[in-house]
Amino acid sequence: MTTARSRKSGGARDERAERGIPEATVARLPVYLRALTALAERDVITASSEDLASAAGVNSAKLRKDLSYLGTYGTRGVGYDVNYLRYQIAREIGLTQDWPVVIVGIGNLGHALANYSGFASRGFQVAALLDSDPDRVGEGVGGLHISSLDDLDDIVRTCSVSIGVIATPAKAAQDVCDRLVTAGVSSILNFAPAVLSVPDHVDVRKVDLSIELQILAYHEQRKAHELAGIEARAI
Amino acid sequence: MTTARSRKSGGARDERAERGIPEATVARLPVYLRALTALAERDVITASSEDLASAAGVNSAKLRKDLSYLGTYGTRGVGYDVNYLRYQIAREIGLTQDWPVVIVGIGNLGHALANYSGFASRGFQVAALLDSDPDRVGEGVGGLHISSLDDLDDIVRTCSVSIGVIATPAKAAQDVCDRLVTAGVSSILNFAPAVLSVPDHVDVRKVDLSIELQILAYHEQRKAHELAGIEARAI
DNA sequence: GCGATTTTGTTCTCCCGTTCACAAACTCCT
DNA sequence: AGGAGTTTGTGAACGGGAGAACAAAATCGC
Repeated sequence: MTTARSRKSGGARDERAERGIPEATVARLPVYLRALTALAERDVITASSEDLASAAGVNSAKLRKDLSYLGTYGTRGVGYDVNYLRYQIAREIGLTQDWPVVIVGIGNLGHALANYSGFASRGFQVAALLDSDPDRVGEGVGGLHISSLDDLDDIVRTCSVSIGVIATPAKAAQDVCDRLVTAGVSSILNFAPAVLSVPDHVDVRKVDLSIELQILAYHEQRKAHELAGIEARAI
Repeated sequence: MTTARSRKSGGARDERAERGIPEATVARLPVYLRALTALAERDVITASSEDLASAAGVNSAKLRKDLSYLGTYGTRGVGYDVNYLRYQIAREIGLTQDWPVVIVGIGNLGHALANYSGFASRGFQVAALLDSDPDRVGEGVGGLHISSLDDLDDIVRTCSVSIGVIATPAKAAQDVCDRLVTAGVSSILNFAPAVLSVPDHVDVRKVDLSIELQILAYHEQRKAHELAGIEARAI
């Protein structure tokens, strides 16, 4: 079997991908991408939806439906060409280009993020590290040196940064957020435990470590209660 | 107005909280809790659903519905007693007790997590730091010293740990996960970019930094395309 | 005490996402 | 070439969550 293949529709473009992949699907595409990369590294040429689904930890029907939003990239009776699909998903997500990001707040977490190799390997490059503490400016972290928050505008303009990462304490988060937005950043990944308010055109995603633990604690507590209930009933 | 108040139903217990708060609601309770804590620190006694909702960044109808799953803790015409509601939510999530957690994989991220003060302040205490690298065992990080992965079983048993955090490279994640499960951990927070397979009784939540960035990149790309489309049409 | 006002708790409707199930499409073997 | 066997793509049914809207309940002013 060849890796190259011709697109089904001879028309100008596939209408399916035009405007609007469901949010839930978008959130899973990176997972599929990772699964495909793992398969490619093991020199797997073709994979069925069942194979891919189990590698990605989802149901195969869901995977097929997700992929159908992008276009018809599979072959019935065969499956999906790993490298071809990988490219199509990467293109859809926008990983055929490199995205410069700035990280604001170089504390423990910012440090870890600056050194995280997973960013670079997936098309994100750290354009700058920023901190408001003047004593820290100039310090070297992971091959970069820390810049002053005052240089934000210059950096964003010069490097065409559109994505910012906030790793500051909660109290500083909204202020930093405002400055990022003013500088022209339109996507923000927020690690600070704070609710950010932004204009409509700005996207915010939040990652909150302690919230995740609290959700686990809730379920853990329920397991314990349930067990106690069963035991009580058994007596 | 007094802070203390009597429960509405004189019966044995409120049936509402019995079994089953929607997952989406559970995920928001920690956010409400944080908003309430912030209000309490400013000595606010009472807050309406509107106040709380805006502090938590959600719609007030949604907040009221969420809270109604826990019980009827508000007072019509008045609002919610901040401290009382705070306690009720904390109890519901299971934060009236302390949860010991173990962190496995003390690299950049594990380091940051070990030093993160947000855990301790929300009822989670780090019981142990574990790493498979023998050269690292004994090293001190954030007031604790790193233990060997081989001590996992002892630690989990001795400290009654039910929550584990995985901050290892992807390749080690499944193995570490299996060891955690075998040792008796039944909730896992996974920072490694890998799909974990676990028995039914174990809960897993994943936090994936690069996936979050990829989702932002997708939307960022769409914004750019949309803009280009509008410009093209305008010509 | 009573009407006006405020704010909760809940019902109803709508929408998004998941899953099932099957026809269409492709390969392989004889 | 044709039938058997696979696997995709998708229509349809289903379930859960979001938001609007309103009745019930509490406070406040007179």
